[in-house]
Amino acid sequence: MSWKRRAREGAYHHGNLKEALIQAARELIAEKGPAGFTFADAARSAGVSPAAPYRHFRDREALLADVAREGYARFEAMLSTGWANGKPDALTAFHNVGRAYLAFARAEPAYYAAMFESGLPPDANAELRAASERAFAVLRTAAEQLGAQLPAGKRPPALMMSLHTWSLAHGIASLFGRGDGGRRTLPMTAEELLESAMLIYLQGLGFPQKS
Amino acid sequence: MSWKRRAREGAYHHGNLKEALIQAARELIAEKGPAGFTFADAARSAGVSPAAPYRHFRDREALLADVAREGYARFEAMLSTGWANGKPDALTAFHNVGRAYLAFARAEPAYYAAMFESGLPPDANAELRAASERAFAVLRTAAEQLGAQLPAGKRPPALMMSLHTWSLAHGIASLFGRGDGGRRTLPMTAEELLESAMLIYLQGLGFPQKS
DNA sequence: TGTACATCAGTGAACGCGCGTTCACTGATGTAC
DNA sequence: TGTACATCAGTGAACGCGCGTTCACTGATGTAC
Repeated sequence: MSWKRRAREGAYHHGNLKEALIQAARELIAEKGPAGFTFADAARSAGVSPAAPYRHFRDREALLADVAREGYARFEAMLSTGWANGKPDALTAFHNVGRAYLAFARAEPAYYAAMFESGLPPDANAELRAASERAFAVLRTAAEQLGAQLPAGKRPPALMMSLHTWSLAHGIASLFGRGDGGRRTLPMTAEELLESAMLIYLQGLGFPQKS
Repeated sequence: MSWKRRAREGAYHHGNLKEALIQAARELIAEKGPAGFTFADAARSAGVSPAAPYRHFRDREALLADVAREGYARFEAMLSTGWANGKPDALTAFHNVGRAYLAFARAEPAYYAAMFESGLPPDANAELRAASERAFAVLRTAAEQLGAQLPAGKRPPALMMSLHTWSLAHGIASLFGRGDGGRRTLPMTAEELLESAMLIYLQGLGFPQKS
């Protein structure tokens, strides 16, 4: 029994248990929400004894923090791809960042929940905070470069502009755009809602509307 | 012992245990988050045996749903007060609705969490959904009356405008404006952030800026 | 290249704990007459 | 007004369960010589 399982699964030493536990936690969060997974659950999913996770994580919260940290890294990558260095033009790219934001929340509800809705303190550890700030920096850079297109006197503070955009996208994602079906319904898509809000907001800042 | 305690607390029959359990749950949520309270906890806080809550709630989720329902009712009242029937003028009153939104999230983080961050399905029961819709209706009415001040051709759909505002306020509240200290810090207040975003948004819609 | 040893990663059994839930019960309240 | 009875709301003991955590252990891997 036991040796057979081990032979099948490869080894007494798992090899990459830490990452396997993070992925197990992510899947459990996707199924049952961030409150609905336990340390023992994650061990079970990874096919390992309930004591094994203690070799890699101090406790449940430390594991959750690593899930969130990985989520921020992927989030950053997704926003960066959306921004695409401001191509083809800053205005289009800025809208693409918004779309990427919603796409992430929809495609990765478990990461999103770990990042924003798990009750985890945002500065649970330095790495988590840093990962979160790197993701936000993408949005901020985008706002900076888009803002630079306005004449100097009418240029909004990039920090403010990026916080507005982040809040709006987060609000829409968490109210209407979740991928796990647990949210309110709408007479339009979350993407349309964000797009229209951003158009109005950018017009308010003085950007000319696309034809 | 036992008779003494009963004498002190008044009676074998609690009188209003249902409401007492809802308040106990609210306090526990405030302390430990929506995931961190149990059915047994609530009973203990209310000074009653662990079996007692079953007389009033099917399970933990039913209790949570009632907390959220009561939260929506208070939320509605707070938004209504902010709107104040559009006094002194629709634009000012609309901004006041935004302020009321943030004030609620700050003053009642436990209700807010039960309503929006507890993982409770928004249509867990008909009463919950109705309470939520009544609260949203305040925002929608406000958007309608404010929109009516624009010339007919430039009038935005009130539903869209209220969804934009709701999303923005919710995003700011849940990222920066929570009363329980578990949120990100900012170089400005949540209120200033919302105010500035709304000003830009409304300008984008064609409203004249206040002097 | 081989051997001895240290270190590392996971085991499995055990524990105490609190939770959710059920149950027959009992004290308090309301009502019919 | 008083009495009998039905109903209601809460009791308290009990249960099975799974969780978090500890512990001495053991199998696998890496390294010094």
